[in-house]
Amino acid sequence: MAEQNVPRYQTIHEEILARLKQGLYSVGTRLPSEEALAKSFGVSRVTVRRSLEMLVSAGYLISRQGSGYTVSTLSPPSTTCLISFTDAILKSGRVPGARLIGIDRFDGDAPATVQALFDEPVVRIQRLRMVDGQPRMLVNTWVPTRLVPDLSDADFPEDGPNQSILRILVRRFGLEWGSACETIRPQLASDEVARLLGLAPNTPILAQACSALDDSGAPVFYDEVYRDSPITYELVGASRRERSE
Amino acid sequence: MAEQNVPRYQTIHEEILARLKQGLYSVGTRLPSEEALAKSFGVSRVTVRRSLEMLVSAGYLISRQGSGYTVSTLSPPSTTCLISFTDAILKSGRVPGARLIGIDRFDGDAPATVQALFDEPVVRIQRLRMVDGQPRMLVNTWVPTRLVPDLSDADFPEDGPNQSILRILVRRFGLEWGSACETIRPQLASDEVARLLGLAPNTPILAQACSALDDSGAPVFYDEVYRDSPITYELVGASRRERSE
DNA sequence: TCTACATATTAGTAGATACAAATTAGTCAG
DNA sequence: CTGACTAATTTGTATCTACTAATATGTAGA
Repeated sequence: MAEQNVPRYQTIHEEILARLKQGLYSVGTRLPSEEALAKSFGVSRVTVRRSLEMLVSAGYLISRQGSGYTVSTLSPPSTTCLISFTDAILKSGRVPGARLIGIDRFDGDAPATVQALFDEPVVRIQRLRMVDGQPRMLVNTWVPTRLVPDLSDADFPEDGPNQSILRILVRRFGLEWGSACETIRPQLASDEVARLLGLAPNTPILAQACSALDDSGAPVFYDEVYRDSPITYELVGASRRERSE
Repeated sequence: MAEQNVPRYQTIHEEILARLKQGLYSVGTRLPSEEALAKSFGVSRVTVRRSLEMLVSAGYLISRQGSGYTVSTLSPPSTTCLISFTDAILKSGRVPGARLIGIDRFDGDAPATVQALFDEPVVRIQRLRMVDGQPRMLVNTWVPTRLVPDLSDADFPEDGPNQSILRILVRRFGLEWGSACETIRPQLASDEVARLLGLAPNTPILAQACSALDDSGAPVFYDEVYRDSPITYELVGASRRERSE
């Protein structure tokens, strides 16, 4: 059976996005008109329009009245701060890597902040993210053992497109989170962090902490990142936010 | 004349938002149904629905099929990082303040990074942002002199709701920006910054730099923030982004 | 009183339609 | 060939309609 009740605007949205990523409509060119797309998909203009609006608000397309939809970019700026390290590095044309340092299980003996958040057995995945072979940041990810029953070293490839731990947790274990809270603190590199990142002791670094919760408010994962390099965000101003405030 | 061509869904959106802020519909309660709202506004259900969708995607409302729209919060998490310091502090129930240190004009003799960005005479507004009377961060804002012809000390109140420099620049001088790029770096407090913020020399701090551009790509302002305190973001995950990817 | 069922309410999806507004393309005069 | 006007194209706004799906409510039976 597996009857899926996915709305049509959703499938059409995904189809157009897939075409964009495939390069069927290249950057700067115009898409077929709403009318033509609606006809080709066999739906009304309203429905295809909804799909296009999603792509506009996601930043892929730009619509101009009387003119049409033009492809803006294939990698729109992320509006969240949970942007994937892998994506960001790939986008900048460099080679991302990940060295797994270790997977450790804790049962009540995790650091206080982590223990207070989860209050159940947790796994710590400790990885060193690399750029062009150089260590760039230390990432500690904490997840309840319950959610990742048979986690192993094999789940964390050292290279390739599937290094993102968020992607791994989502795809492999079906983890889902509804909201998250991220903080960025300044601090001095500890001896261990300095050694792993190849820095002088007491170098000022950024410590990012991110705790993600599911829709019921239960914690799903906790992420610590220690890095020497700056964090960069691209933001969009009034033009893009027009419809949301 | 001043004939305004504002779409109805926009005015209705604003009206409902105003009602929310006024407390007409309080948090946790249900709004009138789409049908009822449509009737009261004298528009179709589709139109009022569009307004409600905007409020849902902005985080004010939560919709449940068969149930209705409930008021989620009056201060939804910002999706951009350009959140106003004033707003954030007010939201946490503390009292924000701002001490103007000085307004200085530069004509070709600004620091290299600033000069490279603007390549024209600029003004530096140097302010100390306070929380409950304690200095919390040092903010240097650089704007082309051309855009703020008659800037003076009087434009920067020490307290009250209009401290936000972004708001001042927008309201008073009509500044607009289309996109921005923000970076966060770790560094050690210089003697001057340490003195102004009341920190020990060489304390690790965060240095935020934000450059904002208008739609044509010309720089509008450049902002430097030095702070000891962490930066916090609230993020929303898949549930909210459902319609944008 | 409590449960199970039927009914009403309410949002979600989708279509057809009409007109407005902006842009583009085409045409014609000079 | 150029410029001005016209027509066609294309998106933006808005209405009415119909049906589906989830939720809430009310009612009858145990």
